[in-house]
Amino acid sequence: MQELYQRLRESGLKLTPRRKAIIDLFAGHEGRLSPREVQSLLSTTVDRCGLPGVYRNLEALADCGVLFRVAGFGRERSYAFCAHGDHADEHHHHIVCVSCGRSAVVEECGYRAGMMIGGFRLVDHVVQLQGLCDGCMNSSRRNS
Amino acid sequence: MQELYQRLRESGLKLTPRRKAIIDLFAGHEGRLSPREVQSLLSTTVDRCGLPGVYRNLEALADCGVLFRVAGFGRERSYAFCAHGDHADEHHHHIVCVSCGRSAVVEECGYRAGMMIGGFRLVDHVVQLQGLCDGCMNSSRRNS
DNA sequence: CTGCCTGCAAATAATTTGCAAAGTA
DNA sequence: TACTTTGCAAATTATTTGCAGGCAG
Repeated sequence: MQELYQRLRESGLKLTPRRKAIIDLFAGHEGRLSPREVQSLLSTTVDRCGLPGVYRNLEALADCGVLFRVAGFGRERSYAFCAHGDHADEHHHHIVCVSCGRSAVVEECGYRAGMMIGGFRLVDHVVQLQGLCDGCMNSSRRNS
Repeated sequence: MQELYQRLRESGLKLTPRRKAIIDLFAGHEGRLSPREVQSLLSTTVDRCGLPGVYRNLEALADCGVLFRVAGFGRERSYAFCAHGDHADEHHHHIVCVSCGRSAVVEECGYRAGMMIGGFRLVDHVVQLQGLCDGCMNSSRRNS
């Protein structure tokens, strides 16, 4: 956890109670959260917390690699904890449990900038994996 | 092009001038477009076109496989033409040119529902590839 | 004809900005 | 102390809904 705070400092961000609470929230929850949800969950820990502040902090934390932005299509954005430990800077992806929202790191994806795909030179890529984690697989057997 | 209209019909959608114009637009443009852009480009073809209608049509066309929803993080959603010919129902992804927006189909991605990844059973996945197409690679050599 | 489709106006909802007060290093 | 961060209120911007008239099949 200290290393997370360290990463903040390296990015020139101050460690405020609000940010600490947000980090703790994601570290404990391990699922994707929308700004609104963050505010809601935060209200049990911190007395007051404005939505604008949540937005700003989520963006800041995503910028410094503590969180990652979950690509989606809904009209609500969401973020998740980047549980990649020391290797936050290395290329990786996440698989998110569709049931409980827990996530894990996926190291290899087969894509690498510069490679040729379908006549294109790959510049960037987004891989979003959704699955069922151990626990949810055991507790329920529904098909999506 | 006829097969596209066919696909509409199979989904119970009527072939209206508006829809035809939207399909033509995407087929010609071959890049991702936001609802707003669609409306803007459409205004040169059709006399009037309300944004709500654009939203509804884009959703309908995405549902029947003529378009696909581009996952992203911006606050504006976008769609792109699914240039997969007859195989629209088969699993595939797209690579989009970061410069001109042209897209191509990528057949294989290495992921398949049911496989195990990082302790999770894969249910679904999103792969968004961004690259430089032939033309843009030749005309400019900038690095993203 | 019947039922889907359309534009419009208005309603929702998400995200951002300005600012003065408060907090961190 | 200097500069970042915060909450609040208000502004923007994106998306959706209701409805009466229009159009495809």
